[in-house]
This record gives sequence, C-alpha cells and structure tokens, in this order.
Amino acid sequence: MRIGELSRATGVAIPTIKYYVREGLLPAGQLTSPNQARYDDGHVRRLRLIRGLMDVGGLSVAAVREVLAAVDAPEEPVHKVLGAAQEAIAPPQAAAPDGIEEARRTVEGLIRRRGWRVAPQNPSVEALAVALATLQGLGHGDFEELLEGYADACERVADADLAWVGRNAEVDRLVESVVVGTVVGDAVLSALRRLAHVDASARRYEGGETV
Amino acid sequence: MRIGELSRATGVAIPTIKYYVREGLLPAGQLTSPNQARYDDGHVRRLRLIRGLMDVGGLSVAAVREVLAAVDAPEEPVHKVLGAAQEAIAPPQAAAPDGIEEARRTVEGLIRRRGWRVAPQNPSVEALAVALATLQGLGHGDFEELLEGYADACERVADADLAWVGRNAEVDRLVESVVVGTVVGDAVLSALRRLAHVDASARRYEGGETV
DNA sequence: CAGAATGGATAGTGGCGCTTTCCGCTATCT
DNA sequence: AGATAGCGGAAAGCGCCACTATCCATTCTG
Repeated sequence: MRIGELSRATGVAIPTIKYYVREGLLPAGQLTSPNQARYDDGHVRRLRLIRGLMDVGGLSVAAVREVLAAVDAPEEPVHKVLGAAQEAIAPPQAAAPDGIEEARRTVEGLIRRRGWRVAPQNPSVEALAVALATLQGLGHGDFEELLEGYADACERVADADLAWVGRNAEVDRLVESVVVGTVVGDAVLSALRRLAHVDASARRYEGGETV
Repeated sequence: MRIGELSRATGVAIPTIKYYVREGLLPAGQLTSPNQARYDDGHVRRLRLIRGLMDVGGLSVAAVREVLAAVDAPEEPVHKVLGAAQEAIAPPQAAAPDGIEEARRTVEGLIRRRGWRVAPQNPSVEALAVALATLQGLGHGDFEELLEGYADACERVADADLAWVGRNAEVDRLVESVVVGTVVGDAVLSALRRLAHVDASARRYEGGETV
C-alpha cells in the first residue's frame, strides 16, 4: 500500500500522515527505494487509533505520542499500562485553586473509606481535588454530598471495564483496549450522563417536552 | 474594587481580565470617570466561574461565552437552560466515521429501551454515536455490551445531580449549578472512574502494588 | 506634586495542528 | 519510449487561539 491508498483508507490527508510520521506518532513506511515506501494494515490501524484518540478523546499530538509509547512498550503488565496511559492523558495541571488542601483531604478520605488501592501521587487524585476545590470556590461545595454516589457508579463501571479488557487474549489488543476504553470510554460516559440529565430534567421539570 | 484588586482576588492577570471583557465573558466595570471603573463581587464570582469552566472543564473562550449566555438568560426554565448549556459545551462535530449509521441505530435503540425523553437532534446523541462508531472502527465493537451498565450508572448519577441542582432555591444559583454540575461534574466523574480503574486493576492483576 | 495605577485601543506572541511548496525521483499508462 | 501522475523528504508558512505587551491620556494615592 502506498501513501495515497493509506490516505484514502483512513480519510487522513497525505501531508497530515507525513506530519504524524515526523512527530513520531506513526512509524515510517518500509522503503522500497530511496523515495518509495510501502504501508500495511498496521499503519491503517495505527492511524485510525490516532484519529480516534484525537477526535473523540480530544488528546493532543503530544498526549497521543505518550499514549502510543505505552501501547508499544513490550510486555508491560496491564496494571502498568493503565498507569502509563493515565499519566499520558492527564490534563496539564492548572494552578492550584484556593481550598485545594481541604479538597485533597476529602479525596484522601474517600479513597481510604473505599479501600481503593491508589498511589497518592496518581494524577487523577490531584485532578479530583482541583475539581472539588473549584466547586467549593464557586460556592457549590455541597456537591461533595454526591461523591459517594459517583464513586459507587464508577466502581461498577470500572469493574465492567476491566472484565471487558480482560477478554482480549492477545496482549497487544488488550493493551490497546485499555487505552481505548479509558479515552473513548470517557466520551461515552459523559454523553450518556448528558442524555440521562435531559431525561431526568424532563421528568422533573417538564410535562414531556424534549431537548 | 478596582481592576488590580479584582486581579489579586482571582489570580487572573489584568490584561487577561481586559481580554475577557473585550470578548464578552465579563461585564465591564461601572465607570466612575472616563478612565476609572469599579468592579464588585459579581465580577469576582463571574471571573472564578470563567476560570473554572476553562481550567477544569476545558472549555474554550467561545464555549464559555455561550454557556454564560445561557446562565444570564432571564428566567429560562431549568430544562431549557440544561439544553442550552449542553449545546454550548458540545464538542465541535468531527467528520462522521465509518459505521456511524449503525451506531446511530444502536443509540436510538438504547434511548427507546430506556424510555429516555431525549430529542433525536440532541448533540450528545450524535457524540455517543460517533464514539461507538469509532470503537467499532478500531475493532472494539464489543464495547457495546457495556452500554447498559454505563446507562444504569448514568441514570443514578443524573437523578442525584438533578436533586442536588433542585435544592438551590434562588433561580440564578440554580442555573449556575446546572452549568457547573454539568461541566465540572464531568471532570469529577472521569477522575473517579480512573481511580476506580486503578483499584480494579490492582485487585485483578496485582498483589497490591499501587499506581 | 510625583509616581503608580487605570481604561481603552492596537499590535504582537507562542503554541498547536496542520498545509503548502519545492525538489528530484519512481511507478504506471499508452 | 515518453507522458503523466504519484512519491518521500525537507522547509517554510498558515490560521486559530488565548493571551500579552505597549502606548496614551487620565486619575488616583501618598
């Protein structure tokens, strides 16, 4: 397969493919002569993965590069890959808002109560604390009363996710499903939450009008 | 309060505040003379809201402007505000991936089975279909088996969210909590899901090592 | 009354994700 | 065999975004 065909198969413009190769997201084609190269199904799959992570997951090129490094790390155990993927997609830390200390204690307490085996330096711990401190700073601190319910829901979802990931026997498919499940799963979950909001709001506040 | 004090109170640089005023995110101060203006607590709150939506929710300036328009719309019923907020924060529609038609039918079926009162043109419907089609295109189409579990979790979360929003008696606080709950709630939910993933993975794949 | 701060306008900056252009070479069609 | 289209690689350019810097005349502050 030459680059034009790869482009047609994936809907990605040729200069963009060249750009991804330059940026280290996509391996270069196999050179058959100084200025000809062949691409294969692996390139098609990789390119689709890149676009999925960017378009649906909203990842930057840099984040995709890190995620793919985790995917390509040979024979890492699942648990490590998950950690690496989470590191890679963690949003850039904004400045700590007021009240972050108290929010950190809230998060720590939640993790302890739940018995979650999470390292304190996990980026999601801080991300959660920042979100809670922001809510507090906006005068919506009572949001914390919803936390346990959120955590219940997430435990259930996470168990199902892990069972789903575990069904992939081949290691490289498994690793990829960890990444895809994390990134695209977020998009699925937030879309579903919005739909459920609309429904709950329709039941609560409207006779039947939909939005 | 003059602009320097507003800047110190919120941690937002003066030129940035001026920029937000220019962009229509923040109302101008009350002029006391041709080149002096006063700002008040409303400006502090609004500025914090803007930064929360951008930093935690990841919204663009344009999205924040639309969200705030919904917040400021006088006396709109909650249901409408929710719809407007969702419109405003809907991610820009990427090109439809292959298999979008089938994914749309899957989503439609889910909504019908659930009895959700959602308009078919709701942007989250399409966002969900795009996410599912992407999973399919990456060879992870069996993710759909998790959908019902995700939907269960979201129904529970959404009910709690609406109850929480409904506790705000004053209308403007209520409207703001709809917006904040939607945007910042997403961040909370995805952080919790990641933590739950790490825990589930630790239990499943590791003796006790944390990530 | 000196020095700092202000409102308002205009222009500039740095990062990101491409896109354009150019070159000499290669594959393919007829 | 010649015409045409496509290729790989490098370099420069572009459009958007979220600020940031500079300037000015005016006004507040010590």
